[in-house]
Amino acid sequence: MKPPRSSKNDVFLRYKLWLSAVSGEGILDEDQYLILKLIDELGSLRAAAAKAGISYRKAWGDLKTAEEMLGYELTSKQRGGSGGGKSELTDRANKLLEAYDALHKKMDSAIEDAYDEFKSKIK
Amino acid sequence: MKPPRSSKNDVFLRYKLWLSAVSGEGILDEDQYLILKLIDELGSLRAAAAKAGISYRKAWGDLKTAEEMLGYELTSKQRGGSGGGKSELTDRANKLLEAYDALHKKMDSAIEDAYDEFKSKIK
DNA sequence: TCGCGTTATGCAGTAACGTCATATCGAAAA
DNA sequence: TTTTCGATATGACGTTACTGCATAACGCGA
Repeated sequence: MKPPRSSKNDVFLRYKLWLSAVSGEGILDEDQYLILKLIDELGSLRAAAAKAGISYRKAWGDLKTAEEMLGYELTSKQRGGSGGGKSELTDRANKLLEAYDALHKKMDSAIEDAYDEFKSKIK
Repeated sequence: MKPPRSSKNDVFLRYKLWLSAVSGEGILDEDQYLILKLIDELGSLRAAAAKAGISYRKAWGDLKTAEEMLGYELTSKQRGGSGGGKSELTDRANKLLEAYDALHKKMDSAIEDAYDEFKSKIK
C-alpha cells in the first residue's frame, strides 16, 4: 500500500490484496472496500463513488458482481423515497469489511517487518 | 497467489506483490521475477519470454523500465555473436531475486496463517 | 399527483496496455 | 569479408477495462 519509507529515487514494496471468486472475478479490493466504507458513512452509493473518485458506473457494477459472486447482499438498496433513495450495509458486509481490514493490517505489518531486511539484501 | 483452499462457489484471497518506483512504475512483479529466473536458466531474454508465455515486446519493455528505475543493470546484454546474442543476470539481479523470493514466501505464509481466521469471520 | 434524487442499466467513446509485424545492429562463425 | 541469428528498437493494430452520457424505474414528500 503505502511506501514504508522512501526517498528520492528510492524503490519500495507495494502489494494488492483482494478477495476473488474461483472464476476470477474480483469481489473485494481496496477500491471496493473504500466504497463500502463510504456507503456506511454517507448512506448512498452515488455519494460514496463521488467521494472516492470512482465512477458511479464502475462502483455499481463492482458491487453487483461482488454480491452475485458471494451469493448474498452487501447492501440494502432503496430507490425512490426521501432523498431519491439510499443504500445501507448489511451485517455480512460489515463482517466482511472487518475481516478484510484485519487481514490487511496483518499484511501491512508483515511487509513492514520484512522491508528492512529486503532493502539490506538488495544493497 | 494460489488459493490456500477452495471449493465450488467458494471465494479466496489473492495478492500481488511488487517492487515499485516512487513515480509508480512497476520494477519487479511476479512476471518479471519469472523472466529474470528464466534468463538465468536459458541465457536469453527472448527464450525466457517465450517459455514464460509473455511477449518479447513486453518482457523487453519491462526490463528496460526496471533498469532505468533502479539505476543499474539487471542483465548484461550482448547482441550479435554466437547464437545472435545473449543475456545474463548481474550480481545485483541475483540479489534482487533472492530478496523478492524470501519476501514472497513470508507473505505467502502470512496469508496462509490468516486465511482460516478470515474465513471464519465472514461466515 | 408531480418532482426530485437515487438505484439500475445499456451503449458509445477513450485510454491503457499487450500483441504482432518488421527493421536495424553487431559480434562470432564460416 | 560475408553470413548468421537473436538482441535491440519501434510503429501499427487489437483487446479490454473504465468513463461518461442517456434513460428508465422508483417512491417519499410537497
